[in-house]
Amino acid sequence: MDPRPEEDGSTTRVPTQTIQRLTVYRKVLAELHAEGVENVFSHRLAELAGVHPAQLRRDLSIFGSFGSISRGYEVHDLSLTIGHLLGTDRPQTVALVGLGNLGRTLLTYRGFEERGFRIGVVFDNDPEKVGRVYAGRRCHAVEEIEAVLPAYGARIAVLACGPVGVEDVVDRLAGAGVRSILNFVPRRVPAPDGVHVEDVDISAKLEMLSFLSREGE
Amino acid sequence: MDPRPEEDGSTTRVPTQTIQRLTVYRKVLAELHAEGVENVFSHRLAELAGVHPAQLRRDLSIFGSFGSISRGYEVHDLSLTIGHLLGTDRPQTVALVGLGNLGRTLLTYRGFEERGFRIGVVFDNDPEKVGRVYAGRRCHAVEEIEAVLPAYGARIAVLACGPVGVEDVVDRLAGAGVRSILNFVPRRVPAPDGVHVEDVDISAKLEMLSFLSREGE
DNA sequence: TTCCGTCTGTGAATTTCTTCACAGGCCATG
DNA sequence: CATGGCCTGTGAAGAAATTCACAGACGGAA
Repeated sequence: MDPRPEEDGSTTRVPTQTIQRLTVYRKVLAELHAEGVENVFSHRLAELAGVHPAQLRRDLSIFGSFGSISRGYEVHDLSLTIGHLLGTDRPQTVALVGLGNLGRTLLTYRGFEERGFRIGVVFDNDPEKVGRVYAGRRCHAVEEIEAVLPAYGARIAVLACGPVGVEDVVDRLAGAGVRSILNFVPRRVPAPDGVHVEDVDISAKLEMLSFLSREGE
Repeated sequence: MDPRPEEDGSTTRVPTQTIQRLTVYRKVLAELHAEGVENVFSHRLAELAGVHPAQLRRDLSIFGSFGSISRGYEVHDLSLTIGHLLGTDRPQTVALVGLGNLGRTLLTYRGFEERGFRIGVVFDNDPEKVGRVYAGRRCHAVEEIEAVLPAYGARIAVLACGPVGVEDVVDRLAGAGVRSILNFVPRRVPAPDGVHVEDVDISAKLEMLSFLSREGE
């Protein structure tokens, strides 16, 4: 399920951490491109991304050779290439479940569009909200997920609902073709087979910072 | 800077990943406690946390011995112990910079209080907002950070402002005693010495999920 | 052309993280 | 009391990630 097919038919498992770093490289490259920089060496790019140069080169080498010895990497090219690897080179539709404070904030967050994501359809289980229109999207009931979602072709969903009944929502999403879920619900959700759940637990991050801020005392 | 002093005078570096898992253990333990469970074995606790039992035992062993052979771990005790290790056993004041959509959402998010964090003071650089009161906190100007913040004793700050001038904000925070920063600004911020910056980049997470959702195709 | 400096991509070394597997301990049972 | 089963904490093994260090490649200078 996890191995990635290579052109030569072999398969290489790409570490999650590598993918995470790829997103950082792309972000840095976008900034460099905006500044008019055309070429960059691994040394400089790694510095900006906060990693070791060898790390950067190895991360890229998993996917191929993109650098030139004399000029380093072409900023714009590499940015596009990474976008292609990540699958963000063409806009993707994302489903949002939960229209509380957080959900509505995410709905109007412009950073998504910049990175190629578009919240195309929203769900909530509050009868008060179902049928109403939020930021141009009509809110559907959670029970409608299987019926409504496939038409949008969303493979990614964002979970910003309350903790009760999350399992049910996840199952419905999985049944409707969703392969990846970004989970803001502060609760461990068991992922169905073939579905990736990525947790964003802000309080947990704060707890970590709490620990780190006391080190050396 | 990073090593953690032990009681016997030696120092052990605690891996960031271990700390992250500690927060998960604590969350699971809190759920178990709420369900009335009093004791739990590493096997079960690890399963609920989604890690290997040996991993869990080793994570805890970094800090000491907390389990009993016959009864496993005392749910409530261990929860308190981890809270103590993380430094979340007593409420902590957190500073918030940026009162846009995201900032205001965070300000009213109740999940923080549950985990021992309280946003005690807020800043923004929009003159329109300075002086106004949001959720009971009067908004201060960014220039006032050094003057205002120390009175609150906040060692943790949340950054939810716009990308321009973040470096300045970070420097001011560091100068006012902040040791850890939770950064929602989608931009790499160089951390001053002794300050931990933890990035939360939601778009980057989506990019990762985009990659993962295409695996095996 | 030849030489020099410096870059990428990558085997090999190293460091770090994870899992195995078991000593030692405790309880329940007979 | 002895025995058996199962647990924790932890050395040691194993796996994985990171970094070193260099072969080979390229451009520029003379």
